[in-house]
Amino acid sequence: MELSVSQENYLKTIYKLEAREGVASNQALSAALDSTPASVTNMLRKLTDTGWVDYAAYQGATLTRIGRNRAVQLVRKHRLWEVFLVDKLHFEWDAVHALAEELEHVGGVELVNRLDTYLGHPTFDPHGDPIPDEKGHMRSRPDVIPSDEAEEGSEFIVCGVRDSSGAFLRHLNKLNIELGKRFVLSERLDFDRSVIWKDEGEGTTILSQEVAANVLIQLVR
Amino acid sequence: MELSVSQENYLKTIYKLEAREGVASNQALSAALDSTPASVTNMLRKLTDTGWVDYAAYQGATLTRIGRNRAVQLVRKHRLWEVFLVDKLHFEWDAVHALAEELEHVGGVELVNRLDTYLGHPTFDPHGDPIPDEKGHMRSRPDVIPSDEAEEGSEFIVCGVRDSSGAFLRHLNKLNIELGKRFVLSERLDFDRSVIWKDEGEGTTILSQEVAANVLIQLVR
DNA sequence: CTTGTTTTTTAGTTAAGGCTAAAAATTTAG
DNA sequence: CTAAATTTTTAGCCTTAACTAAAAAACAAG
Repeated sequence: MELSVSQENYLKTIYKLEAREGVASNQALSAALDSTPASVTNMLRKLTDTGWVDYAAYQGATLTRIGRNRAVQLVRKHRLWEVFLVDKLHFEWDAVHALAEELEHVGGVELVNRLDTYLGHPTFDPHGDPIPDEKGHMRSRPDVIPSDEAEEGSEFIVCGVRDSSGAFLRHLNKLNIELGKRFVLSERLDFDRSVIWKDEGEGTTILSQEVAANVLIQLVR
Repeated sequence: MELSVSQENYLKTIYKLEAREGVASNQALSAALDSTPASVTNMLRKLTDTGWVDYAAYQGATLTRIGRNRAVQLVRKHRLWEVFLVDKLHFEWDAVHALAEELEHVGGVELVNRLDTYLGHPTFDPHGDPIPDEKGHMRSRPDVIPSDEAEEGSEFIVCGVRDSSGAFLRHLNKLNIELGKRFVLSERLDFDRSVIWKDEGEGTTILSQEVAANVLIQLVR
């Protein structure tokens, strides 16, 4: 039951990679965790021996049932703390990831559940990611797409980001883009695939294709 | 600037021992930190080399200026988190120490200060201990004494404990003793130096000398 | 002041969790 | 189907912060 901070980070990373690629390769883990492939092999051994991970040499890793439970629990903690930091302590959304990364390793189920209650059982975090409930269920997001898939002329609400890095979020702050804001995709520029957004007033924003691909939206009408 | 959790715990412990005994002996540290004298010697070396502690073999340890600042900062964080856990998450006072012990190592000055503001700059934690302000100043407690020093017939308010262990606090819960409650010391029993308290109503509580010595009170009139 | 006790230090290990460099397995390309 | 490139594993080493056991220093008592 007792996992080190490092081990918990492995579980969380495997969880994310597994969701995206079906299995977490040594390579992908080593890139995501910023440590060497050799270290990853070692740790996967340990986590396999203790029943958190299924793993066979050269085959990549997946989580066991208990491993997945723990990973979801960590995601829940992380996102709840982010809500706390933004809603209660008034941190900016670009500042909370690193702190939540630390807070997610503190305490157990009791603390998370009380925090959840205190915050009013929020369902999305400040970056638009869904927060698992006590049982690990996530309310799935209704028809959310990356903004670069929208068609010219469509109207939408910004409801999430794919990249929660401070650098990216600060960039969005500069562009005055935030969760819940409404825009119209007025034009796609074929030259470099950048796009032009118009907001409620007469404001105009140009986004590179890369930025647009990392902003998640929900079409309106 | 970067200290491990373990190193921070050393600073905090040295701080407390230094306040009580003037200097932190190897022996006292090893008892308080529950590790061996040899480990303590090692760590004191390291902390001395990096400028957090003043220490010479066989002479005991004291904090440097920056060491003391950091220790006070840790005490501040610890006590503010305790307030948060009790006031906002409605934990019992006997449950918060262990969690605060973890939370105090998370984040930096920015987080603590925002937490402080959010909580309304509290000056005492749920055990009655004073909370240092941003500059490290503690509002000293007005004439607080251990309850075993009170005279027969005196009236007082419970305003702190010397022992914040879960076991002790749960014992006080059993006796229905909590912070802010008013009692009269109705009798001292010479036989075993236990005492009898009477509360507002007709409630009567018997406390052993040991328990009485660990409850801090403020005399009324 | 010398002997016995307590405290502290020295010396050598251990367990995590990293690392590098090199070997082996797998995958991709010709 | 073999050769080259990539991925993964093996082997050995490092650092942190513990530990034990034994030596040395400090203190206390007769």
